[in-house]
Amino acid sequence: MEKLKAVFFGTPDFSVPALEMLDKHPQIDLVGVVSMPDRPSGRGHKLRSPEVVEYARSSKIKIYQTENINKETEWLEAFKKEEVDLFIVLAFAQFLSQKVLDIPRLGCFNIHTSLLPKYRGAAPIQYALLNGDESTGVSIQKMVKKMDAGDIVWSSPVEVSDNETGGQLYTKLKFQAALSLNDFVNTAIRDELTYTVQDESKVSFAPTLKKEDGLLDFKNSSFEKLHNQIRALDPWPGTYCFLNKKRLKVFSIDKVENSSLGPGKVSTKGFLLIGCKDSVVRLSQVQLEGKKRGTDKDLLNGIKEEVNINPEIL
RNA sequence: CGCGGGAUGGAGCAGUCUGGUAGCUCGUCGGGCUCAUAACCCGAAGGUCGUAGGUUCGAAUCCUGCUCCCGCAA
Repeated sequence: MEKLKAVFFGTPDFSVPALEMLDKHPQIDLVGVVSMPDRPSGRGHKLRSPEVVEYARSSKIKIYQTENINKETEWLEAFKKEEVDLFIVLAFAQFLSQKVLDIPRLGCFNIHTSLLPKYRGAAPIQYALLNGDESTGVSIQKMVKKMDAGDIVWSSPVEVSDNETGGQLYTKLKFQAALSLNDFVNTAIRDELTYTVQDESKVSFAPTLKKEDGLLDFKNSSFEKLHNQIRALDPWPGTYCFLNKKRLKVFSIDKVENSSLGPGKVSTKGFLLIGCKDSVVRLSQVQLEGKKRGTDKDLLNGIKEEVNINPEIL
């Protein structure tokens, strides 16, 4: 059976299992990997390669790193000459121009971590959790110029549990993405792909999250909203409030039944309790800036002055 | 050389500026009170103050090197 020639586009660790699957697939001829350039990152700003590049390096796959693939005409010409069949795009973080989309024989396919047309955009995993969805999934779409709007060629649902965090769901979908890609590739090899047009009336969006999306507004939020916000944004971008002008990360909260603190009111007797819109929450797992993560009890043990939460909001 | 915080009994912290062998809030263990308790009272155990070296009569504290942890930013 003929092999399919593919180029993989991706950057972070999320893309690695899918890349590895392609790399090891007996009927895929992986021509190269396209990724973002090395960047100074982490504490100390040391130069780091994207995880995808690390993998490609250790597996001796040809690496292309660029800030903007649309401008790399030489590489694109080479792909065209090689008659590449597929571009596989997963968490690449760049838009592809129509010129690029037209290069591979079968087209460009993007793996997206939601059940399209729901949650088009950069943060589908977090949005599923923010909205308290009980399921989400992986979709593979044939890319068009409009973001995440192409025909769906593969989709696979994934269950979401009540207390699942963004990090946990991320990991789950990371591997589900690789499995889905495998199924998709096998279907493509048999030339049995089917294309389903997205229902535009059901489209929703999951725009990129910002740091500020992690600010907890206890006073005006319900317990459920806070809970979903905290688990969805864990570990990135993380949720926080301010304790005496210092940033306090919040990792988990519990609902407190036998308390009648008003919205925004704080109690520090044994536990760190804050009144929210419809109940009272205990900030059970927290981390003060510069300190280690711990329980609210640990935090309060070391604090002697009065505790104020979110002074600029209350 | 991106900016900054930190390392002190099991946990979270104070003490470091103004050197003189260590304190707070908890936890643990024992006892007491109580119908009972995460509450209260009494008592006890537990610390080479991250590491190496230096200054000093004397260093958790001052000086130098090193390791590790963390927040911001990216």
